[in-house]
Amino acid sequence: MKFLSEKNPDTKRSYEIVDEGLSKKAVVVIVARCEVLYEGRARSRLAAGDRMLMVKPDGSFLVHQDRNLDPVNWQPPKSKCRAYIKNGLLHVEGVRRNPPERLDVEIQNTHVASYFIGEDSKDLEQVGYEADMVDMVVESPDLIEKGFRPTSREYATPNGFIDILGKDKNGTLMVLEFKSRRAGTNAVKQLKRYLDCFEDHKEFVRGVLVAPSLTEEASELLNKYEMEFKELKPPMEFDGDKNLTLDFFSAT
Amino acid sequence: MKFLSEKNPDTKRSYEIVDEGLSKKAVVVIVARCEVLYEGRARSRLAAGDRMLMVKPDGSFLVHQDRNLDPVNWQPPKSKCRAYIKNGLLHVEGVRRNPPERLDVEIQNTHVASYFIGEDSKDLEQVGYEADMVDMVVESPDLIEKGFRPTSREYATPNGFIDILGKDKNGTLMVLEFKSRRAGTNAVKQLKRYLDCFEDHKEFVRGVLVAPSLTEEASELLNKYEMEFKELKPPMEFDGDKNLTLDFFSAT
DNA sequence: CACTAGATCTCGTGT
DNA sequence: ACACGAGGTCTAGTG
Repeated sequence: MKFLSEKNPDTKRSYEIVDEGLSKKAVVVIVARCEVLYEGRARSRLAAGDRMLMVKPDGSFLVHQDRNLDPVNWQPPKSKCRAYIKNGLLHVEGVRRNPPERLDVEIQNTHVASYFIGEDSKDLEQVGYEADMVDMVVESPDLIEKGFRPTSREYATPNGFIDILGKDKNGTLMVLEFKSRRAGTNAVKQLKRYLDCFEDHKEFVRGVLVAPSLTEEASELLNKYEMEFKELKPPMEFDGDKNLTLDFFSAT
Repeated sequence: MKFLSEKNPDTKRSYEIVDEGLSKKAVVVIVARCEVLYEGRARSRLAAGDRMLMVKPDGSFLVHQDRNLDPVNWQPPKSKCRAYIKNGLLHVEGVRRNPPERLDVEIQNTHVASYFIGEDSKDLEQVGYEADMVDMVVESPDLIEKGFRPTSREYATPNGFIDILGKDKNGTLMVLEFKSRRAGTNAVKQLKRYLDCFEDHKEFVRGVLVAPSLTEEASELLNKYEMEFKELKPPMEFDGDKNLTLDFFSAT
């Protein structure tokens, strides 16, 4: 991996490093005392303090404080980022046309300026999503109940897409709404709105909320609407690998 | 500001720097070739590549690739983070009890290891929110229309809270739903559900969607429901500062 | 390009 | 601690 990192560069040197990193499509990392202005979808200003700045080759621009997971200010991928000097101070800015917005960082003192050109072709593999749950039920409908048979997935209604539409062993229509996390009242209302689309239907339609758990409020609302809850956790197995879980929490 | 930054430290030295940074409640920044495992709310693995790691004193732990705004893996604030050596390789892990989850990074090669102890007491000031719009209308109801008078804010209904409930100059009830960004069909449906709460009401109730703009679909749905749209942008003025906008997009 | 729906959403607020 | 709603949400997928 190629990289360059300097401590306490002066304004001119700091500019050179950042400018070079940007032009080389490197990941630029700066730790500096700075002020930040944002204007676009909203508007914000942040008085001086020490922060970590990062510009990625795809145009992502992040400003991190020493707290919180999220950046305090940022600019999304495809922003045009550049460095410039104004009134003797280094600025880094990121601009976007659609929507029009601009992030400007005025650097008063650079502690470290660096850039990195690395190799990273790998993408994240992950499981435990709502989509994984739906896949699982399509493959093993009995997880819902014996005799359940899915008829369609992503069934379109005026109120949105139904995750799974199917019939129980008696032929009664079933609407399944999946949540991969604890379900709240919104999930129940969403399911209710799907059922409303079958109002003109003569026969009774079963509404089933499928989730690992649900809030007390959601449970009450579910009862009120005469709908059902089916406890089901999203699958956590990678394809062709079932033994990672075993010792993962016992490292060292 | 106090900081320490070393290039190409070996495993032992890298461990010392990270461990020292963590114990001093510093912001730890590492650029390294690494593999990443996550298990908890979901599960993921990421094969080897060059990434930027950051651990903040509040327990936030981020792993950034060279693309996308979001970290590819992370652990939220209040995680317990530590460094350890296993099979001759440095690991950095973050664990949480509730919900139970763990992020583990196996570092194969450290390019830069550093930590920073800075000053940053300032919080972000920002404007342009939905709440700012509502404030503005409560103070200047005529922005909606001449004669409009708000009666309650955050009025509770079975279908959620109405942003502003009021009456027009003829005494007709008005339900106002605010969006600070372009409004879609969901906003219209939400407003419709509020109006449904007044079904038993004998008199007509006006539903008004207040937003800077709306999508074509939202406009059609609004007409169908016989509701109205009022164009209004969220206020973008900081308290006691009205001149920032003027030259903000003309730097250099 | 616009719109939809999910997310290890995060983060603040209220209970 | 939990539930809920907003966000400059971001991000992937679809039309």
